[in-house]
Amino acid sequence: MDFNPGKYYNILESLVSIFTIDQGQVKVLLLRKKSEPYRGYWILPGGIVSNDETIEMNIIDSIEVKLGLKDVYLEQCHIFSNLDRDPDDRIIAISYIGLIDNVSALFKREDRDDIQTAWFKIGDIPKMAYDHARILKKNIEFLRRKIVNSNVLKSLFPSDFTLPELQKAYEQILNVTMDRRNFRKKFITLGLIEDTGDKNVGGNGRPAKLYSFKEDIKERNLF
Amino acid sequence: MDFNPGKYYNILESLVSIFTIDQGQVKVLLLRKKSEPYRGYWILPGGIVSNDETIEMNIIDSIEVKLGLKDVYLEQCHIFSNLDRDPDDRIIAISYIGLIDNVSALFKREDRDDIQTAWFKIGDIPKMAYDHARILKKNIEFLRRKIVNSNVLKSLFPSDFTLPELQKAYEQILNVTMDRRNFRKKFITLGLIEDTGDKNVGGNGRPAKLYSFKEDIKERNLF
DNA sequence: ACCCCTTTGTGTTAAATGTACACAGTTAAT
DNA sequence: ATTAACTGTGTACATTTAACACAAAGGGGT
Repeated sequence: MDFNPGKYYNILESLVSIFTIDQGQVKVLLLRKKSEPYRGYWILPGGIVSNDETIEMNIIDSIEVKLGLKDVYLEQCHIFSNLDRDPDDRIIAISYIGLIDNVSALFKREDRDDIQTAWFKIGDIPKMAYDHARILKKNIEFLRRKIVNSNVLKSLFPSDFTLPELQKAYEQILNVTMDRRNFRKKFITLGLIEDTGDKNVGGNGRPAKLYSFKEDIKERNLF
Repeated sequence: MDFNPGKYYNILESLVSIFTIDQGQVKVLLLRKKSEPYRGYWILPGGIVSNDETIEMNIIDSIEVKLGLKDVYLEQCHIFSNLDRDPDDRIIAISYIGLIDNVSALFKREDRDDIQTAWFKIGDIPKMAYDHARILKKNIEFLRRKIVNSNVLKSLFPSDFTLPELQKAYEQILNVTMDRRNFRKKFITLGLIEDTGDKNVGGNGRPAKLYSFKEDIKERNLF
């Protein structure tokens, strides 16, 4: 057996699918590659993990420095260690989902010269570089499972929200349609949310009541 | 910013909680440390990941070479990248659960001089080295979620099994007791298993019918 | 002021699922 | 034959889910 200490050195990258609600649509934040290979294709944000930081630290830094985003709720999703994900280097990818509310998402910084970003509807993803399409798909699948087993969506709706807004988010992520009355009944009897007493004035039609998530909720199956 | 390529070299270890059914008990396979630090404490099996293999390959190799076990069903659980997990080195741990049926588990090799192994009931875990107790706990928690969202337990029961055996496995992992009639009704109406027509002779009491899992079952919530 | 359009809020019924519960059947051992 | 140990089975009740239609509140145009 050859002794080659270098063989135990691995390069890790973090990749995060940051979701938010934008005008009633569930969207994910992608970056556009400006150099070869895959110039013009889109990638997930992330960074190379150094050995003096945790993966979460790395992601938080990457997000804040490159994108200006703060207060992203993170959850670990999956590791991709197959040898052929990048033809040039052997890099292990650690993927996370990130959830950010629509107010905080507004503080995303303007694109720099070297970075072009855009929010994409999760049903309408552009051409992606490397294996990022596969990773994003897995992340969306993870989010899908997550929202039926927990109330993580409260990270997308920290401020007051309406039940139709919440329902639309569920419908997009789960790719189904739901009955408005049953959805409402479900969430109210679950006790996850509370009526704030206010109404969402200004839109079309009858104003919707505003709700907010309660704080101290433990996880449970929702659907 | 200092340029230090070495800072992007990370050491990864795989750690796997291998579960099986042994005499009606759900057990996990642990190794005993024979050298300092933590001599005499128990650890999860695993290995250092080299940069020419996937994590799954590393685990499969580790399990086979050190333990002689084959055909372990693996599923990724969690990554632990906090900086203080090992006071000496910065090692990132990637944890998996492994499920092996009671027949294959019999082929575990005898302990070598440098390796002592033992199966422990999941409710009765010994003193563990490093942060392995925490990791094992997370893995058991993961298994718990998994068995209510899928029929992974079929990896523990590939050959014919009885419904009371299956029920006991669920009860131990979920740490609950269940009604025999309702459990039976549930599993039979779910259509996950089928009666083989044989009976489990030789034990105490009335012989139980033998069942086996059907093959082509897609995932769904069980409980 | 009135009408129209759009969107939200609400209750009931039937079906399916989950839960609680007690006794008879089969084998081995004495 | 009796006992001990364990497995198999059905029914009634409670809970949850699923389907479904109309009234209420606001905005805009006339």
